[in-house]
Amino acid sequence: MTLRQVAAHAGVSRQTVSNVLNAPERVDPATQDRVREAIETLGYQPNRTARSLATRQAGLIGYCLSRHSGHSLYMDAFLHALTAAVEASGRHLLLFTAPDGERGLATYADLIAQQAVDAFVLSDTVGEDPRHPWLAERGIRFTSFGRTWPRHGRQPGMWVDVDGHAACAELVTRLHGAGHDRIGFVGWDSPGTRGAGSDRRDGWRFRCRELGLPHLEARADSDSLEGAARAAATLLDAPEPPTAIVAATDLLAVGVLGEVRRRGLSPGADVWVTGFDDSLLATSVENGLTTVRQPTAEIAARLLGLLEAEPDTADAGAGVLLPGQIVVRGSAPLGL
Amino acid sequence: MTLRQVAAHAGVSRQTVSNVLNAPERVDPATQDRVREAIETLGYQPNRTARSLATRQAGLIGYCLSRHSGHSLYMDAFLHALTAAVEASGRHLLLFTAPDGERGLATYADLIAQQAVDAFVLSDTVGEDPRHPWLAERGIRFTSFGRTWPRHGRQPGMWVDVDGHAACAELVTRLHGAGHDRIGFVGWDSPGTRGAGSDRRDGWRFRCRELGLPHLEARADSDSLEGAARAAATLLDAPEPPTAIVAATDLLAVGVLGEVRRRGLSPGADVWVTGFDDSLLATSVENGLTTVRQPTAEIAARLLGLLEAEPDTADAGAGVLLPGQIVVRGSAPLGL
DNA sequence: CTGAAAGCGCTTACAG
DNA sequence: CTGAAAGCGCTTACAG
Repeated sequence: MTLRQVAAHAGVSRQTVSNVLNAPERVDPATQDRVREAIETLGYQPNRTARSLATRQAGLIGYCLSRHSGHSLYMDAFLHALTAAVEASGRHLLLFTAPDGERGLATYADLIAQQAVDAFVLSDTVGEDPRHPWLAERGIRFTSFGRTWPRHGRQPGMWVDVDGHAACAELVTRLHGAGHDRIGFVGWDSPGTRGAGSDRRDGWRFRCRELGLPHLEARADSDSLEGAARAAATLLDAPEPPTAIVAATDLLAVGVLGEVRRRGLSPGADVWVTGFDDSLLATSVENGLTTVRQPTAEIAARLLGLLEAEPDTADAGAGVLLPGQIVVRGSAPLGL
Repeated sequence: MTLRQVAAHAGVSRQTVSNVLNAPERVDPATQDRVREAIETLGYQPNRTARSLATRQAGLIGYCLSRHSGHSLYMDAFLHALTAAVEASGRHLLLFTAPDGERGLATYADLIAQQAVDAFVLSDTVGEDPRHPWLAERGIRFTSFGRTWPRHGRQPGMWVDVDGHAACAELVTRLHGAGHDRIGFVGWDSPGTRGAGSDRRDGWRFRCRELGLPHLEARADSDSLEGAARAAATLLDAPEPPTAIVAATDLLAVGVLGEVRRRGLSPGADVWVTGFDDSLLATSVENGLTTVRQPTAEIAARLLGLLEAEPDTADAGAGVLLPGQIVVRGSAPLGL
């Protein structure tokens, strides 16, 4: 089924059919109807490849599946939202894998050289992410879910991120408002690392300081239930243990909950616990986990919106910081 | 950078360059060297779109991201392996979303009509999956990760699956060998449903019967930690409670572990617990979770291998059943 | 408003 | 072994 057959069926030329599809305003309404009917009855759909070759647009956005993305229960939900958002823009997502760091850059380069994709959406950003400056220097279009934290200068390219700092600070405010004076934190970042984890931690730290609350922090040695349980144990063994614990991820929070229960304490009563991500774990624990929901659909939509933005705007390195939404469940029954 | 420029640089015609790339045996070695050098120095990569148009192959495999895939912690790992396997075959994965059931078929149809993909890899199969017969009838190439369980006849198309029945039966054998006489099961399937869940359950049931062990089963009302904990509680409250519990997924197993600990019992000592999937949760709990690892890389490779198979072979509706591998950790310290 | 022409960058028989 | 020709199925200026 090609343009040619539709044209024959409707008794017009091929480019008139093409015009009906791509520039209907310049064809007579009556002709349009005739052509549309032919398209309808023949079930015609333009060949994507041919269109791509003519327009010099692949109609594909590249997305690299990180080896670590399985570590975050959240990335699955993000990928689904991103796929839907890309479809809404009439394109599709092309998945690929690449080695971490500098070595992975070659894969991005190949995809562009082959003109297999029009742009990239980046995720799983790290503190000094080599991809952002590299892509920006070459004028390759991309947007980034997540900031990088370069030591010098400003992050190149456009990004969308969730304000973990603000969300965790807000969590502290509300826990304090509910009567908690000792609010602990369980994170997983190694000291000195910059990234989403330390951003969340800093938000907690900042507000605790403002409110004059003590510094009760323990690091999980890994992003695991067990590591979180041990960190929680450290906190709870202190002479003045926290009555609430803010965890940097849902997984850590579930680990904390386990330790709380093991001690015969009641989550949401004796010790309040919060997570981050609103992943499937959050509704999976008894009475539910109070957590921070990322506005996934909006993140995806914004990422694509920025992709359409003028390149010179992109040069400015602008970003969008979206608020996370606190979802209250049994593990920390915060009021309004 | 096009073929034409490479040809000019090497002092040959365009099709000679093309031949060096696609049929090197028919070009003189000396010419080959000259052309390759030009390709090298110019950093030439063939335009994928143009090649696709000429060969009538999109070079893309379609994969539908199920709305439910987030429910399985495993699908993330699978998607990564599939992406890598597709790349190894010189193609890429194109992601899309579609409504469940019959309605989603239109999306598959559109992708084919537009010739945006060459074939599909299906996953998240359900008992009576409408996609398999529908695609097979239309002669559209696909392979399926996971069986369907049609009431009548045989599943159309080729599939790869992991033998959950055998793995769970083996689990029972080894638990029994370790001295357990009362082995429970916690699943999440609603009664009567056919699928991976019931396959695993049937394996457990089958071997328990063979060994003359009692039927100790409880269903989680959802695939959640909480549901699993309640199911485990039912089992453990019985007058003759199980000393080992086989769970249908890692998530359920973690829920069971939680309930075991809550009662002051020691997992891997008082009550042995096993999961399924070897997801990140399995290494995330204290002492680790004994579970069944799916041979993810091999599943992906087989799926692609079958895609290359002759269509008439595919008509036969053949499948590949791969064994799961029991990974022993602290929650059920099975010997060899 | 409509159609003839050129072109997107490749590949594939087919002469020479 | 190498090159001239046709074609993949569209879109995009550009005449008429």
